[in-house]
Amino acid sequence: MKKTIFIFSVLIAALLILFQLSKYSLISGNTSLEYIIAGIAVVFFFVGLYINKRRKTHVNISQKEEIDIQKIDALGLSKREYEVLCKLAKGHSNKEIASLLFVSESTIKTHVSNVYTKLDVKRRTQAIQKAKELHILPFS
Amino acid sequence: MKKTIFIFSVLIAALLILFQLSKYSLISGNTSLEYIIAGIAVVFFFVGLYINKRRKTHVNISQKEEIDIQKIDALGLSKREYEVLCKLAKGHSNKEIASLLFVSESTIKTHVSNVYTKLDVKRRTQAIQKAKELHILPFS
DNA sequence: AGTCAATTGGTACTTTCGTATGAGTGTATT
DNA sequence: AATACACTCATACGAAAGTACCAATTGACT
Repeated sequence: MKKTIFIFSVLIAALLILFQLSKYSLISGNTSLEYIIAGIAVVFFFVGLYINKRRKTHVNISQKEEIDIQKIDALGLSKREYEVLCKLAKGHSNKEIASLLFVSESTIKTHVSNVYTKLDVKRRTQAIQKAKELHILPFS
Repeated sequence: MKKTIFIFSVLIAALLILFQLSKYSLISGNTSLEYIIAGIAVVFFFVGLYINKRRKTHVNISQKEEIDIQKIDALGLSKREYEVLCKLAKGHSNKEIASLLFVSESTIKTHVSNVYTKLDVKRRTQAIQKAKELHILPFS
């Protein structure tokens, strides 16, 4: 919001400056007027490009990083369960996840079952689907 | 490419028309000149917005629909194997896929195994990961 | 006609996954 | 101190998934 206000302030300022320039050019002669108009067109064309670029990339970032955390504890997923879910979604087996997190396979099975209950799914492939839909994964 | 050339042609034409308008305004009086300059600024600002929007959405579409087919048979995946892969990625079990495609579970197992070989993976969760990386799925 | 690939299906076996149940430990909250 | 919760682990059983074979059928191409 702050940035939008700032950009529009700059736009208005630029417009005023260009008005002043055009008035001076009327005194000095009409030949340079066309260049000034062309300049205005080019400047505002690129301002349009820039504004849109800013907006789009900002939206993308917010979708990737902000939505995560709220939904995770809205589902009641604990820290450890979420870790397991991430490894699971990367394609690891229970045994592999156990190695990665330095615990037994039994522990992983418990966590995985709890994750399924909380996500309301029956299989790990469904868990991956659901997690992606909810945008609670740090990748993809 | 054609569209880009067309758009820039329109831009140049618009610029020339605005030059003509500005010349007429000099004859009729100086008060309306400021409005014309403001008009030019606004028009080119929105042109900039529009161009960028076009470009971005076009990139998105090409990433969703064009990349698919080439990679599928680059991997050597048959029509049926690809169908099975899609159902699999949606979270269906072998039995469910069998029902959906009106064949036996044995058949699905055969297809699934072949898919794993061709995608060079060991588990169905890895197959989903790989398929998503390769953008060969009709969703997500 | 013969070859090849795709599709279908089966048996048999191993591995992984998922559920149920119980239980010990540690930490934080009341 | 007592309760609640997260994390850990184990056992046992059943259900999926995955592998390794083999085999019949069909359509396309030579």
